[in-house]
Amino acid sequence: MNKQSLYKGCLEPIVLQLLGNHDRMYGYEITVKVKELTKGALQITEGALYPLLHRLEGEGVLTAEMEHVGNRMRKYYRLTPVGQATRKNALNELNDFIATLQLFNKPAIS
Amino acid sequence: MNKQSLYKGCLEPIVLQLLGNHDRMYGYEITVKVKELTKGALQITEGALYPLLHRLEGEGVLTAEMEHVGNRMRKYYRLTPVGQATRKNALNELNDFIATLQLFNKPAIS
DNA sequence: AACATATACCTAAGTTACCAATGTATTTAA
DNA sequence: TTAAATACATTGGTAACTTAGGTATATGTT
Repeated sequence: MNKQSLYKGCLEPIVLQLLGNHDRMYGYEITVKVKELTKGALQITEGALYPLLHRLEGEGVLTAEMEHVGNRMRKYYRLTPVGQATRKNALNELNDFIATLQLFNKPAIS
Repeated sequence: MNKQSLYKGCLEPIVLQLLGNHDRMYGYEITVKVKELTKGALQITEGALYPLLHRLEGEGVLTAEMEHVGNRMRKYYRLTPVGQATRKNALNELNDFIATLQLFNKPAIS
């Protein structure tokens, strides 16, 4: 597993990107998808994810729909129109961020 | 300027990389170099940098040498042998991190 | 039948790595 | 002469996490 401290601040753009590519997803699904996609390199905790989803919903970036599967509840989230724009912006920032980090990616002299 | 929250946790590997490529540097020089290298995209604050340098020195990753330039003091830092290894490791983590982030770099369906 | 694991939601308390603000002092440019 | 740049440093606050815990259903596993 990668050093987790590097991912601080990246959770929001990652979630937005997933929802930009998946129409709708529920919390637990997101944690599983991220773990699967990154082959375990990134494991997002529920203690980080759920408060984030609630905040984004409160900000009008996401909407939520409850659904029952058997006796168990799922809360599906999807991007609002505002969220679509937020996602695009976040993606640009993420790409700039990656490009900036690449500037320091040198083998070193010695 | 990029969204700063993304860079949380990246300061240490960035500083280690700079010192891996520059033999020795002093604090203020690092702030200027980062700003210059990233064309202003990343501006590290002194409130973040100096405590980090002190910690890395305390951990044996860096050594410091004081020097006078006129009446003004400079504190030069360089990597110790331990620091060289720490840098290499941090670079690997940074590359893994970037590769993982790239997994989410998609244009989105809509 | 009992138990662990997976699925599915959630919150509260603590940690960490930063930012913003401030302080001191010298040097240089307007 | 006064602002900006150079150069060090610390303190207080905060955002985004982690760790730990709680509730409940569903599905293997012995």
